[in-house]
Amino acid sequence: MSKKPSLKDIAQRLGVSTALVSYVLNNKKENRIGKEIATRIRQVASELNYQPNRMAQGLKTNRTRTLGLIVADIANPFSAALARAVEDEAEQQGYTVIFGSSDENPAKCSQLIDTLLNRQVDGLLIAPPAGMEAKLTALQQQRTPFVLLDRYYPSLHTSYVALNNYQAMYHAVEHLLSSGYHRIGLVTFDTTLFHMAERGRGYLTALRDHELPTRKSWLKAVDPCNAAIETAKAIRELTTGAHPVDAVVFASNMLTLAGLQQLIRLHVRVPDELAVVGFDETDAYGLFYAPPTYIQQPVSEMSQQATRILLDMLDAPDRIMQVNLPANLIVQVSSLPQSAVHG
Amino acid sequence: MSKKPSLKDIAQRLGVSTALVSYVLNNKKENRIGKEIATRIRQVASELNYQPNRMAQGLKTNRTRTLGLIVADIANPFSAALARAVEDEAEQQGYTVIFGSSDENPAKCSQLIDTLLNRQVDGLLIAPPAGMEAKLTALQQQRTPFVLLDRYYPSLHTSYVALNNYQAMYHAVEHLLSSGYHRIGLVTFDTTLFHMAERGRGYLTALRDHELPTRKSWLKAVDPCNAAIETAKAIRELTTGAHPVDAVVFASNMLTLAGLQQLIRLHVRVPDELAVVGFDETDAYGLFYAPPTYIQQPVSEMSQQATRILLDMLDAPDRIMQVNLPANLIVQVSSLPQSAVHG
DNA sequence: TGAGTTTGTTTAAACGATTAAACCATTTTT
DNA sequence: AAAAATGGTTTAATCGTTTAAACAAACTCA
Repeated sequence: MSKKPSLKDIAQRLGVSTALVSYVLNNKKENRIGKEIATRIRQVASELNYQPNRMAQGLKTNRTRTLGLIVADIANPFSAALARAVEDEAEQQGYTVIFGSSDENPAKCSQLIDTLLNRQVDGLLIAPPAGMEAKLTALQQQRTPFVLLDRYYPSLHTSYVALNNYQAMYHAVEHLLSSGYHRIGLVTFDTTLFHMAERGRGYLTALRDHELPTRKSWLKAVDPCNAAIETAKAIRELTTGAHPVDAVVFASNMLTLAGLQQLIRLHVRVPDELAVVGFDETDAYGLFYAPPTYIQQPVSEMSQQATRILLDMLDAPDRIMQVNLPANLIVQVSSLPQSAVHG
Repeated sequence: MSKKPSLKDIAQRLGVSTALVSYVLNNKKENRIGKEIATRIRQVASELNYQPNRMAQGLKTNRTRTLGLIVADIANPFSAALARAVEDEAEQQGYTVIFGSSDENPAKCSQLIDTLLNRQVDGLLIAPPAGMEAKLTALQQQRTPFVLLDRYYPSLHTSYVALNNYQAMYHAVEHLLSSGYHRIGLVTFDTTLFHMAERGRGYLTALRDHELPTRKSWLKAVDPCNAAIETAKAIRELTTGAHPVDAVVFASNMLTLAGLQQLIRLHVRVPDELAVVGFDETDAYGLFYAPPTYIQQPVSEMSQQATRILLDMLDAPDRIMQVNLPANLIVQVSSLPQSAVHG
């Protein structure tokens, strides 16, 4: 009916000043405030179901207890999982989250950052698209606390929490090698983003370390805007032609999904004709006839750590922290040892 | 480096009052303001990259241009898709979204509502869990604009946008019947939520309208907290025993996923031994060997309409609107006519 | 010419909180 | 008995914005 009660309402009802009410409800100057009036104030506050206006609070204190989160696309299960974990950790610390999807578009991302900052978020968690270096540097100069999540720029000295992508991919390739597959393809995105480059580097280095040839035609970088179609094409090329592969690794969940679908369409038997390693965890994998081996990111831990680091940075924006977490390789039947398959 | 520029900074630089700056930047009193000073103000504003402090604005105007969104779990692809569509529509209208996951827990949901309101959101979009009637009624009494999304309470006269769940399910069952399946099971959630009840009603009514018997043992209501395990059990029971079914419909995406996985585990051939109709759209379906027929919700349209209605309600909180959207049945091979399968 | 209108700008209060400083009684210390 | 410390509360400024009202100067018109 009536509007929300304010400090003033409580104060008036008791004939005291708003200052006193504020002190009581914030437990400040505890030792100096009358015990009796304090309990009466608290009582009226709960009677009226008083809830402080965070905007007003934020205006005065410059702390809104709100975090901004920018992911590539909240509808992508990986992004959604990140968001969920951020939400939980933030809530536990009394923070709320505002989010936005960048659609891998640096202009949209910059604009999103500004929007969130106008809303006076205390800090930002960002999974940045390519080409955000300048904006992030600017942020850093104005001492806005932020932590990069999942992706980061090696050229920038910023806080981040990400996977050790190089090691994750290296490990996956080694697993395939030790399972007897030697002609290994990689389907990745055509992007300058460092985390993808690292996955590529892990792939190439693993092959070289085992003194195996690396073929250009085995490394497919597909256009992120056209992932489904180009992945399908990549799979066709990898499995046919003069030098077909006997195994393929995918560098993201979208690519894995698109790739597996194409394998179904082409009736390529996994792992008999082609071994497969996917990226990220999704419910979808459970519906594939040969449950795929995949590189599992510690999503919750990533978000949790990033959120914690951000909260630390609110008090010390210059304390930058960089974390690379190890991946987990979940081995299933899509990469059974060749001996087992053909033996 | 320095803090963000305020109206005051612009005013000082030009030796005018903040009021004048405010009028210019908000295009108020246009006819009365000097053309020259106006352009100088605008120039300085863009030089300093002035961005209004939305908190302060909100404090004064009681409009933060921020919406609150509560879904069951942002990590669920259906919720994520809703969120994404809300985000896009809100952004287009100059609004930002704060979100939270209720985990189907009414206490958490109520608490979330309060948190969002303290953040002075202008209105709420809520996909409510069971047992929120009282809280929603209270919201309505304090004239807080909100729109229910995906779910609603028939007993409450509130705005909502949801699927026509009854019709969606009725249609799906009719499709199975016309494909020659007559012993149809339903796997749904054990909940009092109206939208689920409607799906159940659609199932039963369709069978009755075709003068087919309805067996209690063919209607499995699984515990949402234990969906994977209970769904597996339900499938086992439906496919074996004295009266096995020849088709099964799932009432949600989670149930469909769990159900299909179990069918793989049990080596039940779809559609040869069992026809299947799923609920909602997910990438996962593409990995199932027999792409499932499914009930497709118009997710984007739902979110879009709900957001628009909410924005309308900001100006007229009493204008309540109720929308039931039709579902789409996407027919694929999991429900091929029996004649085709066995013929 | 002087009253009334128009034009351009400022004043000042308000939104809902926080918080240093001031204030006035008591009580304690010297 | 005067000075100092303590206890309990209020005053008032402030955060960044909005906006009704006041104001001053210039213009209009009989």
